Amino acid sequence: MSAADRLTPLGVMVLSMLREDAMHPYEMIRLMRIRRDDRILSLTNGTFYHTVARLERAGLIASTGVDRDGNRPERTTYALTPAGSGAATAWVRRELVRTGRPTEFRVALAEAHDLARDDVIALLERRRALLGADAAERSQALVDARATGVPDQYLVEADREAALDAADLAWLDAFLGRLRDPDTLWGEHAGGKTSARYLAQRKAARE
Amino acid sequence: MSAADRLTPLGVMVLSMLREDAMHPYEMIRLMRIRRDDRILSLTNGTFYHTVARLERAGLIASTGVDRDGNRPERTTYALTPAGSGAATAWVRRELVRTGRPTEFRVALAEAHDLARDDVIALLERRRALLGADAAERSQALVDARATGVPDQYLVEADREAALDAADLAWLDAFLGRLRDPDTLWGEHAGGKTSARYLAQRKAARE
DNA sequence: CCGTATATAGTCCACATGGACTAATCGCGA
DNA sequence: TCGCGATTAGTCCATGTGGACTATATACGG
Repeated sequence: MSAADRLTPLGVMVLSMLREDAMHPYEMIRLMRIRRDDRILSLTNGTFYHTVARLERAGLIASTGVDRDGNRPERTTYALTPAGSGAATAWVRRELVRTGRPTEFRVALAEAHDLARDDVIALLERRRALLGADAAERSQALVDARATGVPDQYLVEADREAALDAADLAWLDAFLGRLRDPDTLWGEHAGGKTSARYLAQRKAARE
Repeated sequence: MSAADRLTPLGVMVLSMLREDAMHPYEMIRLMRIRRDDRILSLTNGTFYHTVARLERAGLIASTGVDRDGNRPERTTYALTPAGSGAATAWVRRELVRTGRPTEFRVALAEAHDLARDDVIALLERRRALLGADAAERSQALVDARATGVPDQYLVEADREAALDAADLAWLDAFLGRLRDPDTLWGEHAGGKTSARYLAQRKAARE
């Protein structure tokens, strides 16, 4: 049970954000809203501040100082610790493979930009195998249910899942195809220029 | 804030199950596992028994007696109350329309077999409009992000969502097409034979 | 220059979740 | 017929979630 096991999707998003730069909590939640991260997971104040507190207790983030502006509440700036960085990477690599956890996978995909291209390819190929097996099993269960006379009105949800399974597989195959193509850009971990320039822009936009 | 507002997806599944027949909690959770309802939502003992207790406190289900078999724990049999039936129906009708809540929608679809065909059509047509607008907005946001130079590796998740949005819309249109076709079977609420026979079979299988 | 809305920066707590634990009974092979 | 795992039928509690609430500061129209 490493530190990565207990992480929630929101926790991982916080860690990933701090990989960009040290920040205080309110800046994080504001940025997440601007970037529409609340499209992926529900983002409320209570959960967010509680998550930050947990990450600090777990040693995954650490305060780098407190400042105060006028009479407003103090703002504690947090930075990612090495343990936090490792935990976030381990979590993303694990969830890229695992099936059956939609939110976790969406967060993992959204944060996969930190991983090396070959790593992403290998992890998603493992996912592809698992997902194919899941989809085949569910599809077979649907066929069996129809064969045993279950009326269609009881199988509507399963029918939709089969359609979404197929679309998910098709997307994954297409994405793997693009990733394997050497012409596709994927800023390499410590060498890519695209990514470095983009991050500089983002940083400038924040200040 | 009617009773239907506070319902969780699991709570609705419990109410729907009791529409079939009165049962004691362990029978419910066993049936849900046999029917693979845990494919739709996570089903753990703690949450389940807690949910049943909440439904009882809210007056949506009521005990119809306690029996005991040898020295095992007592088994309280619960039945749906009129308030519970109404709350479940209201919840399903609401969630069939609403977008952006995947689990809720899956449960609503799975339980929509209790609704009249024309009601389902009307509700899903409203969903279709909302979903189309959501998808268009997200798709536009993706195009804008690409145009402003955000590298693809930061847009992988949004790209997948666009693919799944399209598949969801396509499925919904196809399903609405089938529902509108008078040749499609949809056991009407108080007159269909298919549904009544199927439920009788299910009941026999339980005993 | 006054009131009102909005942004800043959170706290608090009721409620929901999930996993570990309990404890009796039943089936079944050695 | 003895033991052992599976099934029956739950309880308990630490943790996570989300919505209501607080309080100051600034912008802006009238």
